Amino acid sequence: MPHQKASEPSLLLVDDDDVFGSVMARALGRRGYAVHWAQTGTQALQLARQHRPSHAVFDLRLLEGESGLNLIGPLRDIEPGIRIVVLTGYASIATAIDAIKLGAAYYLPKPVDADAIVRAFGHAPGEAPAPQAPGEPEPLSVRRLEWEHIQRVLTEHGGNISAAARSLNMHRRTLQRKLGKRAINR
Amino acid sequence: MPHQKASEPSLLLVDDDDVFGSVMARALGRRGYAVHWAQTGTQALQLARQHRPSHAVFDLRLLEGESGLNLIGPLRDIEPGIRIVVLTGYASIATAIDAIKLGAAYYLPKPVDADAIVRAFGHAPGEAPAPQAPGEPEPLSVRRLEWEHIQRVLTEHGGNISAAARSLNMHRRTLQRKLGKRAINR
DNA sequence: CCCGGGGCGCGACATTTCGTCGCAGCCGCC
DNA sequence: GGCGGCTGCGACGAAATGTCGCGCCCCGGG
Repeated sequence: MPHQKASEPSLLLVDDDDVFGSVMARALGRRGYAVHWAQTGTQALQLARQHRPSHAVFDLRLLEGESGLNLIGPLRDIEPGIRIVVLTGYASIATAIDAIKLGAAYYLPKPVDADAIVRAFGHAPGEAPAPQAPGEPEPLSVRRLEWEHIQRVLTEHGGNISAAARSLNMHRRTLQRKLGKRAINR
Repeated sequence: MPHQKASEPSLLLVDDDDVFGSVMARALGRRGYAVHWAQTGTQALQLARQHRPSHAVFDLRLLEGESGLNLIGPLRDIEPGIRIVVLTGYASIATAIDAIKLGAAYYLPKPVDADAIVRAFGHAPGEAPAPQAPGEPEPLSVRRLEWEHIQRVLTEHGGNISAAARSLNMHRRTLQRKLGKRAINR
């Protein structure tokens, strides 16, 4: 369906949300990419093999426990030079680190606009991109700090919620609730 | 000053805060590292050349615009296999990404305890998370983390509760209650 | 000297979040 | 199949938080 102009870079978009996916597909298409949109991990790999995209954008949290993290490796196997930007509505430093270590080019918290994604592709995977410090960095809010801490412990326990809850000395139910809540900004 | 037992891995600690630095130096020393503590970037590089540390821990924000980020490259030039953990009281996803891309092993928001740092060294720079030791070194509780963070921000604002509350994005009343409670308890 | 601005401490009360219990569905294992 | 562990989620009282509002200080400028 995307018109494959020779000059257009091919982009793989993976997101299981119909609304977000279609909107983003159009937005990125308008910005000069030949967009291929997949809604599941397996479909994504299939499209990747078929089109050898030079760029990829996907959500960290796909349907049914499929973590987007597990897509990074296979995608790079298919197309070693691919530039991957991962998105998530539940951003945390811990998962950001994992994503970058696995080879993502950038990581963005989810209320995101297409321009930010395009900009993120500019960050080379071994380079120092940061213009650094516009103003004065504020200390993170108590909530955010708690969120980051929880996320770190969670990944340390391989995503096992029960184990993380025990280790944090908090009730599993409470942890679940906290995890279910979305991105806290400041 | 650190007794260089042959078996102890050498660790470079860089932090310009006297209190935090000395406390952390002792804590890491107790955990089996031969700690060398520097308070500036140039001093850090000097110590690094001298001791060839296998591990490094440093604050992102050093005196006067010296960004810890700029230490990563040089340190790796001196000792390519060095494992670096970056700390910061002003954590953000953006700087975390930069740190990892530049070769840090991990990145931690600043109210940290030595155990968390040691655990962070376990995160290999191209590897998945970490298995988490079966032992007891539990991460500090959310409550203590919050408490330390609040204290830090509070002193940063010279004990001004209202200012700290604004900076933490929490209501003054709530901050007051939290402060009052702990004061009595412990 | 008196006023306005800010910070501090605290009571009161509506909201929200947390701590618990409980249940059902899903593996992986023996 | 039975057992144990993990997960998602409803329910409901208990506890923490968000909000308003007051009175009291201290300080610098009219």
